[in-house]
Amino acid sequence: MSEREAEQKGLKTEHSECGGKYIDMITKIDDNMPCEEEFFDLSELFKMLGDSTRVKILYALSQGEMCVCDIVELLDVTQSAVSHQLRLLKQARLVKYRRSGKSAIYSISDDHVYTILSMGMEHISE
Amino acid sequence: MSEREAEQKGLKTEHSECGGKYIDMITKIDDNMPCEEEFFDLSELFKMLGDSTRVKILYALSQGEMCVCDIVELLDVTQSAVSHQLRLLKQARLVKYRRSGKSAIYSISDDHVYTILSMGMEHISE
DNA sequence: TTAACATATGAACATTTATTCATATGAAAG
DNA sequence: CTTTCATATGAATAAATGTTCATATGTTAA
Repeated sequence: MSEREAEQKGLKTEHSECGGKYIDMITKIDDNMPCEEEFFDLSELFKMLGDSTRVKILYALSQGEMCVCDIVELLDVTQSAVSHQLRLLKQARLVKYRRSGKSAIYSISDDHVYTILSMGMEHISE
Repeated sequence: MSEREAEQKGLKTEHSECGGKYIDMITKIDDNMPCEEEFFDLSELFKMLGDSTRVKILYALSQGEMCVCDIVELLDVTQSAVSHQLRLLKQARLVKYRRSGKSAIYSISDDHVYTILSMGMEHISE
């Protein structure tokens, strides 16, 4: 019986045979794999940094808190676009804000964000 | 002449007046802003980490080099999907590979990737 | 050289995403 | 209370993205 026939009958072994050398390692890694949710959260985090408008906003805020119109002026992006992106960043808890009179003052919500940004910048400058 | 009229005649000042307090800071930040290209590259980098399939692949590889079929087995993702994503990761120079017989062995291309991943995981576990 | 394995790739499709435009909300000043 | 400023938001649109399916390429063994 050929492989193809076996497959059609549902008898084919579940994975390839090439693993051999690594099979123990794979099993071990599998046991320690973070769960689906952790990977989801992790990718959501990076997704927030994966847009140049948002990364610019975060960079700007990493220099100090500022209001929306400052960001707009600094980045040459529409007020609406900035506001939409700030909402996403806020939802992701990467920035926080407070009101001050007519203005909304935004700031980075914790130091990790800055660290990750820096790592990224270090990486690309090579 | 009202603001609206001024705007219609193209005479409106270019930015809002709220800055006052921050205007010096903004000017200073503006002078030191990374250029457009840096932000682009930075966001491209994070974009690569901003997908759970890719993040899983990178996590797996951070444990050691492995071939495509190992990744497929470990992650429960289609071989095709893994291959497509590996191509993107390769293009972004986040992974490298070598051939060994029928297999293609992939590995993380440099330590920064692992560091950034770790920072991310640290951030989300709070 | 044929068959099987391991990986890669193109096209199609559905989904997500970012921006724009128009407008709404909210706060302060006149 | 009406106007102006600062910000937020909904709907629409266009673009980017990830997966699937089918198939191609390349490698080894029979």
